[in-house]
Amino acid sequence: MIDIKELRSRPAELKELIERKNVRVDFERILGLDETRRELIGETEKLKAERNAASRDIARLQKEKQDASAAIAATRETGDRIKALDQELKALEEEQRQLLLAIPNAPHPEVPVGNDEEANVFVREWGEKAPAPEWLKDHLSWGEAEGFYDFPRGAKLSGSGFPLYTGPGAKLERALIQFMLDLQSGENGYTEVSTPFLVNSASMTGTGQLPKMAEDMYYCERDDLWLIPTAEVPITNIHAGEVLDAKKLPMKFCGYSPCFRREAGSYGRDVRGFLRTHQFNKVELVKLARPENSYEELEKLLNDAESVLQKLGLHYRVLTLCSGDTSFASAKTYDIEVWSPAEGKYLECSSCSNFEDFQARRANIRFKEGSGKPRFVHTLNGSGLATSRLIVALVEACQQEDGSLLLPEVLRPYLGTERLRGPAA
RNA sequence: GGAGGAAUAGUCUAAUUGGUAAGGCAGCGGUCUUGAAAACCGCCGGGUUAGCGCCCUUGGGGGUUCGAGUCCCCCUUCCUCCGCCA
Repeated sequence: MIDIKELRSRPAELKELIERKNVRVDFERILGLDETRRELIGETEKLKAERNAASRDIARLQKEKQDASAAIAATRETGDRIKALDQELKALEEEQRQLLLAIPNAPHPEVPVGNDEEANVFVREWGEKAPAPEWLKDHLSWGEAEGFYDFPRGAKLSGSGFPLYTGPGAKLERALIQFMLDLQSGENGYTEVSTPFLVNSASMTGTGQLPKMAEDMYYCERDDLWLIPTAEVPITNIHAGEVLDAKKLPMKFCGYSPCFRREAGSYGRDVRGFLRTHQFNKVELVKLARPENSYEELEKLLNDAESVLQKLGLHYRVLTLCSGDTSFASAKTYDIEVWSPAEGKYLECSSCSNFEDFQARRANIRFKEGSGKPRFVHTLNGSGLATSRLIVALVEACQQEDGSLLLPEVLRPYLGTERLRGPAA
């Protein structure tokens, strides 16, 4: 959520920044409401001061056994006026809050300006593209032939976009999740958490999925709960409403969760295999950081996400997203894209973002240092990583001519073998 | 699902038949000191204001009242017990 005070003090500057995200924002209504709001506050507070003083007088009169009925009658009227004004004020504040909740975060001033992914900026790459010999099969035809996954039966259970992993495929995915959790909670120093996968509306609003993304999420009406589209939501909200000790910052969490996305409106795009699904598995990284060094923490978070691909020996590149491609709540985002030899292109497998205080203000996550007033933390997160697109790259890069997978060293302890074959072989 | 109890600021803990939130601890700044401790002073939820100040804040929302932490209703969470259950 944008700070109303900031909005009041430099509206033109903020409008220009936010509109770099390729959206139009209108601050006039909100600033008008704010002015009325502050006028109303002045009025009601004056009346309340009157009422408080009158009440004290009444108490004093009654203590002295004097008649206070005239004062009581007069104050009753003041009370009625306060009630009416308070109701007006409350409605106005709610309207202002709804408008504020719908405004995206401003991108960092140094984020490259652009409309779409064409304007994203190359940062660096690691490793080399795996070869794509004639016999190489893409992840879909190879995996279904080898019995690693079964999309038709997944569709039978739930519908298209719900993958079913089978046999060695299920084991491979489990191994990847465990390897990533061990890496992040081990040498990378994150505290591992296992969270609820259904959350309430307050949590969804805290991280910015609500109100704007309601159509993209699964909702259980009966219990008023949402299926999480990413573990970012429960993990970031762990300390919602709290005031944290500055000494504990940065706090670093990692956690696995399935992710549920309706992907409304994206039918027909990247629908093959694992490229875009309604359910996928992901290990997420979240940090709560001090505002002063949140951008240093973003670089470290990015390195931690990259370390997964490095240890797996998979070629990837890092991009800075341009303003138009940066998501609603983010101020700056890096994407990590892993190379798919059979597709012959890069696949997004991680987004690492700094949300600055945008989520912290919504979720009310603050920290206090010394005698200072509580301030909002900066929140960051990144995938570390999503398994679906990782598996695409992995099975293509590690595929041998005989159809087996020659596993990266780091995965062998988890699978108890260096070579994985499907039951079909 | 049923019965009972509880929720006060970072934390702990008070507040008369309803009278306008008192303290302790932790933390931070200052005085003093070679340095530290102790002691003493100040700060330590939010809104509004240039500031003084004023207003709000006792889990959330309503109600009664001149006035609600306190009385009434609804909700949430936690604890105890009963029932059901992997």
